[in-house]
Amino acid sequence: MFALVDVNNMYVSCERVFRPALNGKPVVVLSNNDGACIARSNEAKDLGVRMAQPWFEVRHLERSAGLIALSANFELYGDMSSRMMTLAAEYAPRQEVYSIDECFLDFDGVPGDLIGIGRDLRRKVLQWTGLPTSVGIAATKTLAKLANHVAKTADRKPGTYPREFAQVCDLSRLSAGQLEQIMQSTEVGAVWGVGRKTSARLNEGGIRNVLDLVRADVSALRKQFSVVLEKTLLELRGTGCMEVDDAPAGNQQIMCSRSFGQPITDLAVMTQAVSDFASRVTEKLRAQRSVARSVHVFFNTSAYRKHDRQHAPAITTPLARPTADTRFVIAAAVRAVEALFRPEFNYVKAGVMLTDLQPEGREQGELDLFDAEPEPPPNGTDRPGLMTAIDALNQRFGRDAVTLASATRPHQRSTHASRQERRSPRYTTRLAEVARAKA
DNA sequence: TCTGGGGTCCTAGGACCC
DNA sequence: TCTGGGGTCCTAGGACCC
Repeated sequence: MFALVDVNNMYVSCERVFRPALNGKPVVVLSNNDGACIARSNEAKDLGVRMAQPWFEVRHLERSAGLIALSANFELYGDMSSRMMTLAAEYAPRQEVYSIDECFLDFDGVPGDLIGIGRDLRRKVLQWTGLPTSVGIAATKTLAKLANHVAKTADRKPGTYPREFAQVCDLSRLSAGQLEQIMQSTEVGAVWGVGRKTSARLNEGGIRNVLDLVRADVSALRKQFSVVLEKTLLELRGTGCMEVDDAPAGNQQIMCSRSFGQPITDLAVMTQAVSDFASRVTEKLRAQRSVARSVHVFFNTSAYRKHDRQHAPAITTPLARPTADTRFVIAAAVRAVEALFRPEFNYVKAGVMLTDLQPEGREQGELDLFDAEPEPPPNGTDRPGLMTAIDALNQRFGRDAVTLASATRPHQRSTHASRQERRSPRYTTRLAEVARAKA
């Protein structure tokens, strides 16, 4: 038996913990460049704000409806997430942290009343962190996802599902008839793994709700779609095809990319921006104790700027040997920029991706005859100790406490910085920004 | 004026092998 | 005129997730 625990409107809920005045108000959290809405309170959803909707399209609601917009504060959300995950983990032998705001629990071998456990978990997370969650329980992960959807929707929109399913919903305790009733009143697009394209195609074939899907022919579906949808169908029928993965391997690729506050047409500025991204992404690489063998650099113009000529170059550069040394990654990234950059275009976004990752510590065995090829190392060799020291200092004294001389000084970053005009304090991770209590 | 930033998995097709 | 068949590996692109 599985549970899916999911924070309601995660980013908005994190903000509300520290600013209770936001409760009951329409609130959105904006993406990195203050460009689009990436989280919405229920009240904002009721105003019609869509997921990923551009901010300028809904900005008028600030005046007309009291909509409040905040810049994303990922440092805060990440910290709140780990608190929530720690609490949730106590309730089951195995936990899979699936995203920043949700985790699967595997109740295998846990006796007793799972609804009671779910309610207790919910109460504790709310009391200890201030975050409201929904809990879905069922025999497979896909069904647990569905149960979570029911728990959330029953709470938010009375009348869609029976009120008793709100907040914590256990599909395994329902009769076949009750389950069919729920499946029938749920659109197929709400199923985990069925996205926009697939639901459109399913609808064309007459499959509109979850019950239609459950009753469809497996082999026909597999032929017309894929093994992915076949697995989804089996899971909806109660046949488990997925396990809880409580020790996921590190990522297979790591990326850092951003939109710019203003388009970049200057090689030096682009070089600075890409160097910064290279530095950040290599930090992430070290944090998961991996090394990379290739660096992928890309940048692009904006398809929304219809009068601009479009350009989206990208190049993957193999590194002479697997490394997590920022200096080598920056060197490769800078050469890529110099090879690709064309000043006649308005670039609005760039990124650096590290690929062909492997666990650190096996690098030596990878050398071969041709690796003598000179990767231009600023000081000759990898200096893992140097990088570890930099990471430790930044961890302790704050990001950018120590950077390479080639990196942008924080005061220069405005040349390519994202807009972030509405960010809240990082209450839980920066001593200078903790909440103040008024006398 | 202004349109997110990450990730995963699967499939199809080409290069290459014997 | 007729131009193998089976396998692997790699890459690009698409669909999905949050």
